[in-house]
Amino acid sequence: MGNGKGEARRRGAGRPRAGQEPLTRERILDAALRIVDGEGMGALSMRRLAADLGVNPMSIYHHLPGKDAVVSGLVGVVFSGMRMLPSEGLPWQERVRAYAHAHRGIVRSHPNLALQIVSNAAAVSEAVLSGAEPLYGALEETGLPPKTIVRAADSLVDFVQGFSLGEASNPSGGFDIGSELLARIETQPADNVPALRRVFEALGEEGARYDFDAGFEVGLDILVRGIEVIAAEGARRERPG
Amino acid sequence: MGNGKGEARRRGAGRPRAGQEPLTRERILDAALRIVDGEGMGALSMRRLAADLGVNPMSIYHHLPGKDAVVSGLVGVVFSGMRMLPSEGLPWQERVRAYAHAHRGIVRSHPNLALQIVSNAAAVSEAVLSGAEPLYGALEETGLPPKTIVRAADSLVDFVQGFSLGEASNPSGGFDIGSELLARIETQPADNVPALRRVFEALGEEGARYDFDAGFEVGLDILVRGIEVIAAEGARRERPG
DNA sequence: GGAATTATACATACGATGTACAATTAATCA
DNA sequence: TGATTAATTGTACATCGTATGTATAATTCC
Repeated sequence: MGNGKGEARRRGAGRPRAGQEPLTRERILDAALRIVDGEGMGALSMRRLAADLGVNPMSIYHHLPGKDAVVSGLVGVVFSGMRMLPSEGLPWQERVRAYAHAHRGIVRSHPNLALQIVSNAAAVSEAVLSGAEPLYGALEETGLPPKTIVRAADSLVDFVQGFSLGEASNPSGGFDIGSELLARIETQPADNVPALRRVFEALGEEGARYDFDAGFEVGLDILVRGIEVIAAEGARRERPG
Repeated sequence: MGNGKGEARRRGAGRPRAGQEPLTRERILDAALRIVDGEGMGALSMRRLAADLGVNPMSIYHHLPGKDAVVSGLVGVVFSGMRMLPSEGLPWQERVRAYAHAHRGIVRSHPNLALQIVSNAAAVSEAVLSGAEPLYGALEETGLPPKTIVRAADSLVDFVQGFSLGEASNPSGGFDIGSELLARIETQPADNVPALRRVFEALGEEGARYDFDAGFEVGLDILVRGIEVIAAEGARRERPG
Protein backbone atom coordinates (compact mmCIF):
# COMPACT_ATOMS: atom_id res chain seq x y z
CA MET A 1 0.00 0.00 0.00
CA GLY A 2 1.39 3.35 -0.98
CA ASN A 3 3.16 4.85 1.98
CA GLY A 4 3.11 8.58 1.48
CA LYS A 5 6.79 8.94 2.13
CA GLY A 6 7.67 11.17 -0.79
CA GLU A 7 11.32 11.03 -1.84
CA ALA A 8 12.87 7.72 -1.01
CA ARG A 9 15.47 7.86 1.77
CA ARG A 10 15.75 11.54 2.42
CA ARG A 11 15.14 12.59 5.95
CA GLY A 12 15.35 10.81 9.24
CA ALA A 13 18.16 8.91 10.83
CA GLY A 14 18.00 5.44 12.23
CA ARG A 15 17.27 2.08 10.81
CA PRO A 16 15.51 2.20 7.44
CA ARG A 17 11.81 1.47 7.11
CA ALA A 18 11.06 -2.05 6.05
CA GLY A 19 9.69 -0.86 2.73
CA GLN A 20 12.89 0.65 1.40
CA GLU A 21 15.61 -1.48 0.01
CA PRO A 22 18.49 -1.45 2.47
CA LEU A 23 22.05 -0.47 1.79
CA THR A 24 24.16 -3.45 0.82
CA ARG A 25 27.75 -4.26 0.17
CA GLU A 26 26.67 -5.20 -3.30
CA ARG A 27 24.80 -1.98 -3.96
CA ILE A 28 27.77 0.00 -2.70
CA LEU A 29 30.23 -1.79 -4.93
CA ASP A 30 27.92 -1.44 -7.89
CA ALA A 31 27.72 2.30 -7.42
CA ALA A 32 31.46 2.53 -6.89
CA LEU A 33 32.16 0.62 -10.05
CA ARG A 34 29.91 2.93 -11.99
CA ILE A 35 31.81 5.94 -10.71
CA VAL A 36 35.21 4.45 -11.46
CA ASP A 37 34.25 3.19 -14.89
CA GLY A 38 32.66 6.46 -15.83
CA GLU A 39 34.89 9.09 -14.30
CA GLY A 40 38.04 7.37 -13.20
CA MET A 41 39.57 6.42 -9.91
CA GLY A 42 40.09 10.03 -8.94
CA ALA A 43 36.35 10.61 -8.79
CA LEU A 44 35.80 7.89 -6.22
CA SER A 45 35.50 9.31 -2.75
CA MET A 46 33.44 8.10 0.14
CA ARG A 47 31.39 11.26 0.05
CA ARG A 48 30.73 11.03 -3.64
CA LEU A 49 29.89 7.38 -3.33
CA ALA A 50 27.47 8.10 -0.52
CA ALA A 51 25.87 10.91 -2.49
CA ASP A 52 25.26 8.62 -5.43
CA LEU A 53 23.62 6.16 -3.10
CA GLY A 54 21.53 8.86 -1.44
CA VAL A 55 23.07 8.04 1.87
CA ASN A 56 25.29 9.49 4.55
CA PRO A 57 28.99 8.83 3.98
CA MET A 58 29.37 7.04 7.28
CA SER A 59 26.66 4.58 6.42
CA ILE A 60 29.04 2.89 4.06
CA TYR A 61 31.33 1.94 6.90
CA HIS A 62 28.75 -0.38 8.26
CA HIS A 63 29.10 -2.62 5.25
CA LEU A 64 32.73 -2.10 4.31
CA PRO A 65 35.49 -1.21 6.75
CA GLY A 66 36.95 1.62 4.70
CA LYS A 67 37.86 2.94 1.32
CA ASP A 68 40.57 0.36 0.78
CA ALA A 69 37.97 -2.32 1.25
CA VAL A 70 35.77 -0.65 -1.33
CA VAL A 71 38.56 -0.63 -3.86
CA SER A 72 39.69 -4.19 -3.33
CA GLY A 73 36.05 -5.17 -3.26
CA LEU A 74 35.80 -3.69 -6.72
CA VAL A 75 38.70 -5.78 -7.90
CA GLY A 76 37.00 -8.86 -6.56
CA VAL A 77 33.73 -8.01 -8.27
CA VAL A 78 35.42 -7.42 -11.57
CA PHE A 79 37.47 -10.58 -11.39
CA SER A 80 34.52 -12.73 -10.53
CA GLY A 81 33.04 -11.67 -13.85
CA MET A 82 35.80 -13.45 -15.73
CA ARG A 83 34.36 -15.67 -18.41
CA MET A 84 36.27 -17.99 -20.65
CA LEU A 85 35.14 -19.39 -23.90
CA PRO A 86 34.80 -23.07 -23.13
CA SER A 87 37.93 -24.68 -24.48
CA GLU A 88 37.99 -28.14 -22.96
CA GLY A 89 39.17 -30.76 -25.34
CA LEU A 90 41.32 -28.34 -27.25
CA PRO A 91 45.10 -28.67 -27.09
CA TRP A 92 46.72 -26.97 -24.13
CA GLN A 93 48.13 -24.20 -26.29
CA GLU A 94 44.64 -23.09 -27.22
CA ARG A 95 43.46 -23.27 -23.66
CA VAL A 96 46.35 -21.15 -22.45
CA ARG A 97 45.49 -18.62 -25.11
CA ALA A 98 41.86 -18.66 -24.06
CA TYR A 99 42.83 -17.93 -20.48
CA ALA A 100 45.10 -15.08 -21.48
CA HIS A 101 42.35 -13.52 -23.56
CA ALA A 102 39.88 -13.80 -20.72
CA HIS A 103 42.29 -12.23 -18.27
CA ARG A 104 43.09 -9.40 -20.63
CA GLY A 105 39.41 -8.93 -21.32
CA ILE A 106 38.71 -8.28 -17.66
CA VAL A 107 41.27 -5.55 -17.36
CA ARG A 108 40.25 -4.06 -20.65
CA SER A 109 36.62 -3.80 -19.71
CA HIS A 110 37.55 -1.67 -16.69
CA PRO A 111 40.57 0.33 -17.74
CA ASN A 112 40.25 2.80 -14.91
CA LEU A 113 40.70 -0.04 -12.48
CA ALA A 114 43.65 -1.57 -14.26
CA LEU A 115 46.22 -0.40 -11.79
CA GLN A 116 44.28 -1.75 -8.83
CA ILE A 117 43.54 -4.99 -10.60
CA VAL A 118 47.15 -5.58 -11.46
CA SER A 119 48.47 -4.65 -8.06
CA ASN A 120 45.76 -6.23 -5.93
CA ALA A 121 44.97 -9.34 -7.89
CA ALA A 122 47.33 -11.46 -5.87
CA ALA A 123 45.69 -10.45 -2.63
CA VAL A 124 42.10 -10.86 -3.68
CA SER A 125 41.94 -14.61 -4.06
CA GLU A 126 38.74 -16.59 -4.46
CA ALA A 127 37.75 -15.14 -7.80
CA VAL A 128 41.33 -14.95 -8.97
CA LEU A 129 41.88 -18.43 -7.69
CA SER A 130 39.12 -20.14 -9.51
CA GLY A 131 39.91 -18.00 -12.50
CA ALA A 132 43.39 -19.46 -12.69
CA GLU A 133 42.18 -23.04 -12.59
CA PRO A 134 41.84 -23.52 -16.36
CA LEU A 135 45.32 -22.14 -16.87
CA TYR A 136 46.80 -24.71 -14.56
CA GLY A 137 44.69 -27.40 -16.09
CA ALA A 138 46.07 -26.57 -19.49
CA LEU A 139 49.66 -26.34 -18.35
CA GLU A 140 49.46 -29.71 -16.65
CA GLU A 141 49.28 -31.27 -20.10
CA THR A 142 52.65 -29.94 -21.06
CA GLY A 143 54.20 -32.59 -18.88
CA LEU A 144 56.34 -30.01 -17.14
CA PRO A 145 57.17 -30.59 -13.47
CA PRO A 146 54.87 -28.80 -11.02
CA LYS A 147 57.41 -26.19 -10.07
CA THR A 148 57.87 -25.19 -13.67
CA ILE A 149 54.14 -25.16 -14.25
CA VAL A 150 53.75 -22.61 -11.51
CA ARG A 151 56.53 -20.50 -12.97
CA ALA A 152 55.16 -20.71 -16.46
CA ALA A 153 51.72 -19.74 -15.20
CA ASP A 154 53.13 -16.80 -13.32
CA SER A 155 55.09 -15.70 -16.34
CA LEU A 156 52.00 -15.73 -18.46
CA VAL A 157 49.98 -13.84 -15.89
CA ASP A 158 52.78 -11.33 -15.50
CA PHE A 159 52.86 -10.75 -19.21
CA VAL A 160 49.11 -10.38 -19.47
CA GLN A 161 48.99 -7.95 -16.59
CA GLY A 162 51.92 -5.93 -17.83
CA PHE A 163 50.39 -5.75 -21.26
CA SER A 164 46.93 -4.89 -20.01
CA LEU A 165 48.30 -2.17 -17.79
CA GLY A 166 50.08 -0.56 -20.69
CA GLU A 167 47.01 -0.94 -22.81
CA ALA A 168 44.76 0.61 -20.20
CA SER A 169 46.96 3.60 -19.51
CA ASN A 170 47.23 4.67 -23.12
CA PRO A 171 44.73 6.64 -25.13
CA SER A 172 42.36 4.20 -26.76
CA GLY A 173 43.97 2.52 -29.69
CA GLY A 174 46.98 4.71 -29.17
CA PHE A 175 50.54 3.84 -28.44
CA ASP A 176 52.46 1.56 -26.16
CA ILE A 177 55.79 1.64 -24.40
CA GLY A 178 57.57 0.78 -27.58
CA SER A 179 55.64 3.06 -29.87
CA GLU A 180 55.37 5.90 -27.43
CA LEU A 181 59.08 6.32 -27.90
CA LEU A 182 58.67 7.05 -31.57
CA ALA A 183 57.70 10.67 -31.11
CA ARG A 184 60.69 11.39 -28.90
CA ILE A 185 63.26 9.52 -30.89
CA GLU A 186 63.21 12.24 -33.50
CA THR A 187 64.15 14.82 -30.90
CA GLN A 188 67.13 12.89 -29.62
CA PRO A 189 70.76 13.92 -29.89
CA ALA A 190 72.08 12.37 -33.06
CA ASP A 191 72.90 8.72 -32.53
CA ASN A 192 72.23 8.27 -28.90
CA VAL A 193 69.76 5.55 -29.73
CA PRO A 194 70.73 4.15 -33.12
CA ALA A 195 68.91 0.84 -32.93
CA LEU A 196 65.68 2.47 -31.84
CA ARG A 197 65.98 4.95 -34.66
CA ARG A 198 66.61 2.24 -37.22
CA VAL A 199 63.69 0.11 -36.08
CA PHE A 200 61.17 2.89 -35.95
CA GLU A 201 62.26 4.53 -39.15
CA ALA A 202 61.90 1.19 -40.87
CA LEU A 203 58.40 1.02 -39.49
CA GLY A 204 57.41 4.12 -41.34
CA GLU A 205 54.43 6.18 -40.42
CA GLU A 206 51.77 3.61 -41.00
CA GLY A 207 53.35 1.26 -38.52
CA ALA A 208 53.50 3.89 -35.84
CA ARG A 209 50.00 3.28 -34.59
CA TYR A 210 50.20 0.40 -32.28
CA ASP A 211 47.71 -2.41 -32.83
CA PHE A 212 47.11 -3.77 -29.36
CA ASP A 213 45.29 -6.86 -30.54
CA ALA A 214 48.08 -7.88 -32.85
CA GLY A 215 50.69 -7.02 -30.25
CA PHE A 216 48.98 -9.19 -27.70
CA GLU A 217 48.82 -12.05 -30.12
CA VAL A 218 52.54 -11.84 -30.83
CA GLY A 219 53.40 -11.79 -27.16
CA LEU A 220 51.11 -14.69 -26.50
CA ASP A 221 52.66 -16.57 -29.37
CA ILE A 222 56.13 -16.00 -27.98
CA LEU A 223 55.12 -17.32 -24.59
CA VAL A 224 53.27 -20.36 -25.85
CA ARG A 225 56.10 -21.28 -28.19
CA GLY A 226 58.59 -20.79 -25.41
CA ILE A 227 56.65 -23.07 -23.12
CA GLU A 228 56.51 -25.64 -25.89
CA VAL A 229 60.26 -25.51 -26.20
CA ILE A 230 61.08 -25.96 -22.54
CA ALA A 231 58.47 -28.70 -22.31
CA ALA A 232 60.08 -30.53 -25.21
CA GLU A 233 63.50 -30.13 -23.66
CA GLY A 234 62.29 -31.50 -20.37
CA ALA A 235 60.78 -34.51 -22.09
CA ARG A 236 63.96 -35.16 -24.07
CA ARG A 237 66.00 -35.02 -20.91
CA GLU A 238 63.83 -37.62 -19.26
CA ARG A 239 63.86 -40.01 -22.18
CA PRO A 240 67.07 -39.13 -23.98
CA GLY A 241 67.36 -40.46 -27.46
CA MET B 1 84.15 33.66 6.51
CA GLY B 2 81.90 32.39 9.25
CA ASN B 3 78.60 34.13 8.99
CA GLY B 4 77.07 33.97 12.43
CA LYS B 5 73.80 32.73 11.13
CA GLY B 6 73.30 29.87 13.51
CA GLU B 7 71.00 27.17 12.21
CA ALA B 8 71.07 26.97 8.49
CA ARG B 9 67.86 28.04 6.79
CA ARG B 10 65.54 28.62 9.64
CA ARG B 11 63.91 31.95 9.78
CA GLY B 12 63.15 34.61 7.24
CA ALA B 13 61.24 34.54 4.04
CA GLY B 14 62.42 35.62 0.65
CA ARG B 15 65.26 34.64 -1.58
CA PRO B 16 68.00 32.66 0.17
CA ARG B 17 71.36 34.19 1.03
CA ALA B 18 74.02 33.47 -1.53
CA GLY B 19 76.02 31.39 0.95
CA GLN B 20 73.45 28.67 1.48
CA GLU B 21 72.99 25.94 -0.99
CA PRO B 22 69.76 26.60 -2.84
CA LEU B 23 66.81 24.31 -3.15
CA THR B 24 67.02 22.26 -6.31
CA ARG B 25 64.89 19.86 -8.25
CA GLU B 26 67.60 17.35 -7.64
CA ARG B 27 67.74 17.87 -3.88
CA ILE B 28 63.98 17.64 -3.70
CA LEU B 29 63.85 14.40 -5.62
CA ASP B 30 66.67 12.98 -3.53
CA ALA B 31 64.81 13.70 -0.34
CA ALA B 32 61.59 12.32 -1.79
CA LEU B 33 63.29 9.13 -2.83
CA ARG B 34 64.69 8.69 0.65
CA ILE B 35 61.22 9.02 2.13
CA VAL B 36 59.64 6.61 -0.31
CA ASP B 37 62.39 4.04 -0.06
CA GLY B 38 62.40 4.20 3.69
CA GLU B 39 58.77 4.55 4.64
CA GLY B 40 56.73 3.87 1.57
CA MET B 41 54.67 5.90 -0.79
CA GLY B 42 52.11 6.70 1.86
CA ALA B 43 54.65 8.70 3.82
CA LEU B 44 55.35 11.06 0.95
CA SER B 45 53.47 14.31 1.34
CA MET B 46 54.47 17.78 0.29
CA ARG B 47 54.55 18.87 3.90
CA ARG B 48 56.68 15.98 5.00
CA LEU B 49 58.99 16.46 2.06
CA ALA B 50 59.36 20.13 2.86
CA ALA B 51 60.03 19.37 6.49
CA ASP B 52 62.81 16.98 5.58
CA LEU B 53 64.33 19.69 3.43
CA GLY B 54 63.95 22.32 6.13
CA VAL B 55 61.76 24.38 3.84
CA ASN B 56 58.28 25.71 3.46
CA PRO B 57 55.98 23.33 1.58
CA MET B 58 55.24 25.89 -1.08
CA SER B 59 58.89 26.32 -1.93
CA ILE B 60 58.82 23.00 -3.68
CA TYR B 61 56.34 24.31 -6.19
CA HIS B 62 58.94 26.66 -7.57
CA HIS B 63 60.97 23.70 -8.81
CA LEU B 64 58.31 21.15 -9.53
CA PRO B 65 54.75 21.96 -10.55
CA GLY B 66 53.07 19.63 -8.09
CA LYS B 67 53.11 16.31 -6.35
CA ASP B 68 52.51 14.36 -9.52
CA ALA B 69 55.64 15.91 -10.95
CA VAL B 70 57.56 14.85 -7.87
CA VAL B 71 56.43 11.28 -8.26
CA SER B 72 57.09 10.99 -11.96
CA GLY B 73 60.36 12.79 -11.36
CA LEU B 74 61.22 9.99 -8.98
CA VAL B 75 60.51 7.43 -11.64
CA GLY B 76 62.80 9.28 -14.00
CA VAL B 77 65.58 9.46 -11.46
CA VAL B 78 65.34 5.80 -10.68
CA PHE B 79 65.26 4.80 -14.32
CA SER B 80 68.25 6.90 -15.23
CA GLY B 81 70.22 4.82 -12.77
CA MET B 82 69.73 1.74 -14.90
CA ARG B 83 73.03 0.03 -15.48
CA MET B 84 73.61 -2.96 -17.69
CA LEU B 85 76.52 -5.27 -17.54
CA PRO B 86 78.26 -4.59 -20.83
CA SER B 87 77.20 -7.36 -23.11
CA GLU B 88 78.22 -6.21 -26.57
CA GLY B 89 79.59 -8.96 -28.68
CA LEU B 90 77.52 -11.59 -26.93
CA PRO B 91 74.69 -13.30 -28.81
CA TRP B 92 71.40 -11.45 -28.81
CA GLN B 93 69.86 -13.90 -26.39
CA GLU B 94 72.37 -12.97 -23.73
CA ARG B 95 71.89 -9.30 -24.39
CA VAL B 96 68.14 -9.57 -24.06
CA ARG B 97 68.65 -11.35 -20.78
CA ALA B 98 71.03 -8.66 -19.61
CA TYR B 99 68.46 -5.99 -20.37
CA ALA B 100 65.74 -7.86 -18.53
CA HIS B 101 67.92 -8.25 -15.47
CA ALA B 102 68.81 -4.58 -15.49
CA HIS B 103 65.17 -3.58 -15.78
CA ARG B 104 64.14 -5.90 -13.00
CA GLY B 105 67.03 -4.66 -10.90
CA ILE B 106 65.74 -1.13 -11.06
CA VAL B 107 62.30 -1.99 -9.80
CA ARG B 108 63.71 -4.29 -7.18
CA SER B 109 65.97 -1.66 -5.74
CA HIS B 110 62.98 0.60 -5.10
CA PRO B 111 60.10 -1.70 -4.31
CA ASN B 112 57.96 1.04 -2.82
CA LEU B 113 58.03 2.79 -6.15
CA ALA B 114 57.24 -0.30 -8.17
CA LEU B 115 53.66 0.66 -8.87
CA GLN B 116 54.60 4.10 -10.11
CA ILE B 117 57.48 2.77 -12.13
CA VAL B 118 55.33 0.24 -13.87
CA SER B 119 52.48 2.60 -14.53
CA ASN B 120 54.46 5.72 -15.40
CA ALA B 121 57.42 4.25 -17.23
CA ALA B 122 55.83 4.78 -20.61
CA ALA B 123 55.26 8.45 -19.97
CA VAL B 124 58.65 9.27 -18.54
CA SER B 125 60.79 8.82 -21.60
CA GLU B 126 64.37 10.00 -21.91
CA ALA B 127 65.81 7.65 -19.33
CA VAL B 128 63.44 4.88 -20.31
CA LEU B 129 64.20 5.58 -23.91
CA SER B 130 67.94 5.28 -23.77
CA GLY B 131 67.49 2.38 -21.39
CA ALA B 132 65.60 0.45 -24.03
CA GLU B 133 68.24 0.99 -26.69
CA PRO B 134 70.29 -2.15 -25.94
CA LEU B 135 67.14 -4.24 -26.02
CA TYR B 136 66.30 -3.05 -29.49
CA GLY B 137 69.90 -3.46 -30.54
CA ALA B 138 69.81 -7.08 -29.45
CA LEU B 139 66.46 -7.83 -31.05
CA GLU B 140 67.58 -6.39 -34.37
CA GLU B 141 69.90 -9.36 -34.72
CA THR B 142 67.03 -11.80 -34.66
CA GLY B 143 66.26 -10.75 -38.21
CA LEU B 144 62.63 -10.19 -37.31
CA PRO B 145 60.74 -7.44 -39.13
CA PRO B 146 60.64 -4.09 -37.32
CA LYS B 147 57.02 -4.39 -36.34
CA THR B 148 57.66 -7.72 -34.68
CA ILE B 149 60.75 -6.39 -32.97
CA VAL B 150 58.66 -3.72 -31.33
CA ARG B 151 56.11 -6.26 -30.25
CA ALA B 152 58.70 -8.63 -28.90
CA ALA B 153 60.35 -5.80 -27.00
CA ASP B 154 57.03 -4.75 -25.53
CA SER B 155 56.24 -8.30 -24.55
CA LEU B 156 59.52 -8.63 -22.74
CA VAL B 157 59.07 -5.32 -20.98
CA ASP B 158 55.54 -6.24 -20.03
CA PHE B 159 56.69 -9.50 -18.55
CA VAL B 160 59.51 -7.87 -16.63
CA GLN B 161 57.24 -5.20 -15.25
CA GLY B 162 54.51 -7.64 -14.35
CA PHE B 163 56.99 -9.86 -12.63
CA SER B 164 58.70 -7.04 -10.80
CA LEU B 165 55.41 -5.67 -9.60
CA GLY B 166 54.45 -8.99 -8.14
CA GLU B 167 57.86 -9.34 -6.61
CA ALA B 168 57.76 -5.90 -5.08
CA SER B 169 54.33 -6.25 -3.55
CA ASN B 170 55.07 -9.48 -1.77
CA PRO B 171 56.84 -9.93 1.53
CA SER B 172 60.53 -10.28 0.85
CA GLY B 173 61.35 -13.70 -0.43
CA GLY B 174 57.75 -14.63 0.07
CA PHE B 175 55.13 -15.77 -2.34
CA ASP B 176 53.83 -14.85 -5.72
CA ILE B 177 50.49 -14.92 -7.48
CA GLY B 178 50.88 -18.60 -8.11
CA SER B 179 52.18 -19.55 -4.73
CA GLU B 180 50.00 -17.19 -2.83
CA LEU B 181 47.14 -19.38 -3.86
CA LEU B 182 48.59 -22.35 -2.05
CA ALA B 183 47.36 -21.30 1.36
CA ARG B 184 43.81 -20.82 0.15
CA ILE B 185 43.55 -23.90 -1.97
CA GLU B 186 43.31 -26.02 1.13
CA THR B 187 40.27 -24.09 2.28
CA GLN B 188 38.39 -24.53 -0.97
CA PRO B 189 35.19 -26.48 -1.50
CA ALA B 190 36.28 -29.95 -2.50
CA ASP B 191 37.20 -30.08 -6.15
CA ASN B 192 36.45 -26.62 -7.26
CA VAL B 193 40.03 -26.25 -8.40
CA PRO B 194 41.35 -29.73 -9.11
CA ALA B 195 44.31 -28.80 -11.29
CA LEU B 196 45.53 -26.20 -8.84
CA ARG B 197 45.25 -28.69 -6.05
CA ARG B 198 47.14 -31.36 -7.95
CA VAL B 199 49.95 -29.03 -8.94
CA PHE B 200 50.48 -27.55 -5.53
CA GLU B 201 50.15 -30.81 -3.66
CA ALA B 202 52.77 -32.28 -5.96
CA LEU B 203 54.99 -29.38 -5.06
CA GLY B 204 54.97 -30.37 -1.45
CA GLU B 205 55.83 -28.03 1.32
CA GLU B 206 59.40 -27.34 0.34
CA GLY B 207 58.36 -26.05 -3.01
CA ALA B 208 55.85 -23.67 -1.52
CA ARG B 209 58.35 -20.90 -0.97
CA TYR B 210 58.65 -19.09 -4.20
CA ASP B 211 62.17 -18.48 -5.46
CA PHE B 212 61.87 -15.22 -7.35
CA ASP B 213 65.28 -15.49 -8.98
CA ALA B 214 64.58 -18.92 -10.37
CA GLY B 215 61.08 -17.88 -11.39
CA PHE B 216 62.40 -14.92 -13.28
CA GLU B 217 64.93 -17.08 -15.06
CA VAL B 218 62.27 -19.50 -16.20
CA GLY B 219 60.08 -16.73 -17.50
CA LEU B 220 62.98 -15.15 -19.28
CA ASP B 221 63.88 -18.49 -20.77
CA ILE B 222 60.37 -18.95 -22.08
CA LEU B 223 60.38 -15.56 -23.73
CA VAL B 224 63.83 -15.88 -25.28
CA ARG B 225 63.05 -19.33 -26.61
CA GLY B 226 59.77 -18.12 -27.94
CA ILE B 227 61.44 -15.27 -29.76
CA GLU B 228 63.94 -17.73 -31.20
CA VAL B 229 61.12 -19.82 -32.55
CA ILE B 230 59.21 -17.04 -34.25
CA ALA B 231 62.47 -15.67 -35.63
CA ALA B 232 63.32 -19.06 -37.11
CA GLU B 233 59.84 -19.36 -38.58
CA GLY B 234 60.10 -15.96 -40.16
CA ALA B 235 63.45 -16.84 -41.70
CA ARG B 236 62.14 -20.12 -43.05
CA ARG B 237 59.21 -18.36 -44.61
CA GLU B 238 61.47 -15.92 -46.41
CA ARG B 239 63.81 -18.56 -47.72
CA PRO B 240 61.65 -21.67 -47.80
CA GLY B 241 63.58 -24.91 -48.13
C1' DG C 1 1.78 -6.63 24.22
C1' DG C 2 5.87 -4.46 26.14
C1' DA C 3 10.83 -4.15 27.09
C1' DA C 4 15.55 -5.01 25.84
C1' DT C 5 18.73 -5.62 22.21
C1' DT C 6 20.64 -5.08 17.88
C1' DA C 7 21.17 -3.41 13.12
C1' DT C 8 21.38 0.42 10.39
C1' DA C 9 21.74 5.11 9.36
C1' DC C 10 22.90 9.97 10.48
C1' DA C 11 25.43 14.30 12.38
C1' DT C 12 29.37 16.37 13.86
C1' DA C 13 34.01 17.04 13.92
C1' DC C 14 39.14 16.30 13.53
C1' DG C 15 43.41 16.01 11.38
C1' DA C 16 45.75 15.72 7.04
C1' DT C 17 46.34 16.69 2.29
C1' DG C 18 47.36 19.36 -2.25
C1' DT C 19 47.80 23.78 -3.70
C1' DA C 20 45.98 28.79 -5.12
C1' DC C 21 47.22 33.35 -3.94
C1' DA C 22 49.73 37.08 -2.39
C1' DA C 23 53.30 39.04 0.28
C1' DT C 24 58.32 39.14 1.28
C1' DT C 25 63.09 39.25 0.55
C1' DA C 26 67.59 38.89 -1.89
C1' DA C 27 70.19 38.54 -5.96
C1' DT C 28 70.82 40.49 -10.55
C1' DC C 29 70.78 43.78 -14.09
C1' DA C 30 70.05 48.59 -16.09
C1' DT D 1 70.97 53.52 -7.56
C1' DG D 2 66.56 51.81 -8.92
C1' DA D 3 63.96 48.25 -11.27
C1' DT D 4 63.39 43.56 -12.19
C1' DT D 5 63.40 38.88 -11.35
C1' DA D 6 64.03 34.53 -8.63
C1' DA D 7 63.28 32.17 -4.62
C1' DT D 8 61.04 31.53 -0.43
C1' DT D 9 57.39 32.06 3.03
C1' DG D 10 52.55 32.64 5.23
C1' DT D 11 47.85 32.15 5.02
C1' DA D 12 43.81 30.05 3.65
C1' DC D 13 40.63 26.86 1.35
C1' DA D 14 38.39 22.88 -0.38
C1' DT D 15 38.47 18.08 0.03
C1' DC D 16 39.53 13.83 1.87
C1' DG D 17 39.12 9.49 5.11
C1' DT D 18 37.19 8.31 9.18
C1' DA D 19 36.67 8.35 14.76
C1' DT D 20 33.13 9.12 17.73
C1' DG D 21 28.59 9.56 19.40
C1' DT D 22 23.59 9.55 18.69
C1' DA D 23 19.02 8.40 16.86
C1' DT D 24 15.65 5.25 15.26
C1' DA D 25 13.53 1.05 13.38
C1' DA D 26 13.56 -3.92 13.31
C1' DT D 27 14.01 -8.01 15.97
C1' DT D 28 14.01 -10.92 19.95
C1' DC D 29 12.61 -12.38 24.36
C1' DC D 30 9.50 -12.40 28.18
